[in-house]
Amino acid sequence: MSPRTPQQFEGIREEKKTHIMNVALEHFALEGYHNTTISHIAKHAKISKGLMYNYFESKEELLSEIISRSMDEISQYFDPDEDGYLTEEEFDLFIRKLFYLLREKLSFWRLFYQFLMQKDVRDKFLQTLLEPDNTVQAIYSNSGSLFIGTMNKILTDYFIRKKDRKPLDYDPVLDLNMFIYTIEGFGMVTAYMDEVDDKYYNKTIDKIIELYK
Amino acid sequence: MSPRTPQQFEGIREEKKTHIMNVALEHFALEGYHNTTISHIAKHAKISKGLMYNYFESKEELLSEIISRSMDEISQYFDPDEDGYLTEEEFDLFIRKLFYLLREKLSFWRLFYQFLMQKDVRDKFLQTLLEPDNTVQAIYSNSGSLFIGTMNKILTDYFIRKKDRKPLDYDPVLDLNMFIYTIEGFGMVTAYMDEVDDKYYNKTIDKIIELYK
Amino acid sequence: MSPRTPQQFEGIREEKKTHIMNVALEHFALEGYHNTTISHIAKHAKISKGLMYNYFESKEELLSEIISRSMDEISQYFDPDEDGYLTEEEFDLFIRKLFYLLREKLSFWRLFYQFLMQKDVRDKFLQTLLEPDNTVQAIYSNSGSLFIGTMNKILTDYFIRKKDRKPLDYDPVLDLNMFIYTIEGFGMVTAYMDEVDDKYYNKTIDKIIELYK
Amino acid sequence: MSPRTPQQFEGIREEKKTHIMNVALEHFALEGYHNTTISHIAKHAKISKGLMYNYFESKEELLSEIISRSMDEISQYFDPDEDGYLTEEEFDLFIRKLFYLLREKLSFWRLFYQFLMQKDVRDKFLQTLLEPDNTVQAIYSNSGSLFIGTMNKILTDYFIRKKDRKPLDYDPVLDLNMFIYTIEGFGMVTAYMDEVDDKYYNKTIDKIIELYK
DNA sequence: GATGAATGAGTATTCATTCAT
DNA sequence: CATGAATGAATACTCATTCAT
Repeated sequence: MSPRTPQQFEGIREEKKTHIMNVALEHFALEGYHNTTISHIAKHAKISKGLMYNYFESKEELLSEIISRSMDEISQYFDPDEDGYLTEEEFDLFIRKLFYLLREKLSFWRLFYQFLMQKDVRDKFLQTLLEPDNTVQAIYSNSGSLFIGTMNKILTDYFIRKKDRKPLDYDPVLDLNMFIYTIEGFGMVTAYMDEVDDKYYNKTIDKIIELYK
Repeated sequence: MSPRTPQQFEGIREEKKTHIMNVALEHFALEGYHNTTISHIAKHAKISKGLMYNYFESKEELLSEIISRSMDEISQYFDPDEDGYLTEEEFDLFIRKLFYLLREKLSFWRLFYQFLMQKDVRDKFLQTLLEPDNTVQAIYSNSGSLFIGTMNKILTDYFIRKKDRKPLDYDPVLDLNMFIYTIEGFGMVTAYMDEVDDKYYNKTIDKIIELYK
Repeated sequence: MSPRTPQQFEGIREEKKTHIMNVALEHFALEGYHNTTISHIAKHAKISKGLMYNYFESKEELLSEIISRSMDEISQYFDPDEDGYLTEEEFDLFIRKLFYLLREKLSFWRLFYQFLMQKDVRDKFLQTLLEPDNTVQAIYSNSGSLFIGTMNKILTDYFIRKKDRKPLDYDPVLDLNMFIYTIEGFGMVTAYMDEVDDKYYNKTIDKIIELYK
Repeated sequence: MSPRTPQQFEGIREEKKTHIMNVALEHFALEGYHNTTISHIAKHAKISKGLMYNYFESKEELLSEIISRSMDEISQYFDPDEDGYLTEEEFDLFIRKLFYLLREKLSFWRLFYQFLMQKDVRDKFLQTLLEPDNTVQAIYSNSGSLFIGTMNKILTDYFIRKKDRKPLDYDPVLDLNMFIYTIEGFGMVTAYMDEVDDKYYNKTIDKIIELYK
């Protein structure tokens, strides 16, 4: 029985961390951050309370890591070599990716919406996201919406460029806002539905694209 | 000075209850239900902790009463003699009333959105709303959206009737959903904005009416 | 049964605080600050753990209050109208008072010596003592000795003035230091003795006075 | 390269133990016994937590060994062939050795003073010192002072013999006590000074010798 | 009605120690 | 011999709720 190599330790650590984070996310999402106790998470992750603190410095840090890891995953999903210019086809794809991710990472979005509505968690979140060494360039807009990286700017540019295809009285800011309201509302409602009807889900996506392309 | 009648006592009591509820709502909305302690509310309402329990059986009941009272106020604001038939002008008015109320009762909406995102409070809420003796006829839809009284049906009817004015392929359910997503998103974003630009607020309302009338 | 007056409440509070502080001091002194748990103190004070936090914000604050209250008592014991000039008779009295207090407030001195030897508590202590609004003007010398108020200066002056009564090669700083070492050593040893022999205690005091008058 | 002999293994083991003990002592002295965690020591000694328990059965045992080893070193420093008779020159040397050791083994003295003031550690200490198989013959006097081996008796004898050179009313017990108080106070103050002024340090030693020779 | 003292169950966190490899 | 993952008992602190006056 030779001792474990550093690589093995690293493997165990990473695996267990991920496991804990998954369990924690599930519970945070369903029962709320405050209602989910460390004991509860530990029990469901089938580890001891103490071990939680081997992996995460605090409950807050656990939250932070869940969020930043999720954000990283999401941002990687979108083209990282983005040239900042969104064509109509890319806009179409962007929306589809967005709502694919919504269902793929449902728990995260639930947590995300939860945090958007609760000042205290929101502040922690913000702090994490705005840390300079965070690879996820995040802008947390005044309206409470979060745009990852240059997403905000790219979309704004897209809507401004739409002006060329639209009548003179077209207001790109209004249109952008309407777009944001729609996807936020759709996202929120979907995130909290117990079951999603595939047909209507896709139909809605098509409709949003049709309306805001 | 004649001694106070029982009615006067009842009046004083009601006034105090209202005062406490207003203070509590303000804090629940800003700091979150869990972060707001009974002591904190008592202090800000300038009464003792113990007295809180003279007026409300528990923290939960305080929340319940805040919610049901707010719901009552809101439902009263909409035509109680509603015949169940929404004309285009009435739809227009409905939207305007809705978003007037959003700003008028901002704290309530913040609390409402908060609760929508958190299962535990959500359950309490639901319970309150579904109590049979509750004057507020509330339906809490599977999608996580709340429709007061017959609002749900009235709107559904309205969108179905729109079909007459629309092309054959018009899908009233999709349109209703899109409408709901938009107002939920707009409501949510607005509720959490620090400052609202009047001009754009009204422009958005006009746009929503234009889109979904 | 009329409700308690604010004065009554204040009375209860003050009495209980004092009671708790006395119990806590006793245990801190005997078992050490770290080894004495809040539960332990609560149990011996015959109150609930929670109530501790009605009176003291934290364990640290409890320590702080014990120390500052004790320091206040001690400083009051020494002439507050001190003119800063110590005659030989006053020096005599000063020493006697000091060692009277040592036995009178034995637990405090034990705690005090304990803190002097432990960096972490020492830092808390320092912080408390150096707060500007603290009525006890305390100087915490580099040597780890604490002199209350102007005590330090007064003693220094006294020893410098002694030069007049002494040979040319008299070194007042050396003498002052020797004096301090002696009283610190005597204090420490006495503080930790289980029983003190009155005769020798007084004989030692006389000797110290004789040596350093 | 021939395989290592058992003696070599033992040598390596001893070396590592010493290393750990040195690191631990440093941290115990500075941060206090309770505040210094096993993890902390392990990290600074650049070994794993688990390995600590290969060398020392427990944290307490680590402390015990540190203390007894230090005591051994100190007792070895003083003449082991002591005939129990202290001449004036030897007394002079004894004092000088003592205060040389104070600075040489500063960390130990800090720990020592710490322990003297804290009942729980003190008890462990006592236990260690009084274990019958302990080579260090230690007497832990009621007054809280520790005298190693026959030191106590030798000094007592020395002071009693001083009576011959002193007036009739000379009280050797009082003198011995004063001597102890002075060296304890001097030791304590010095142990906790951030920087020691060599000139005054030596001057103080000379003075103590002059006073108590 | 009114007060704030009092309670106790609950919560995050720490840390010496053990264990599998 | 060596590692760090794993455990669990302990600890400071919080807060809704009750109670004596």
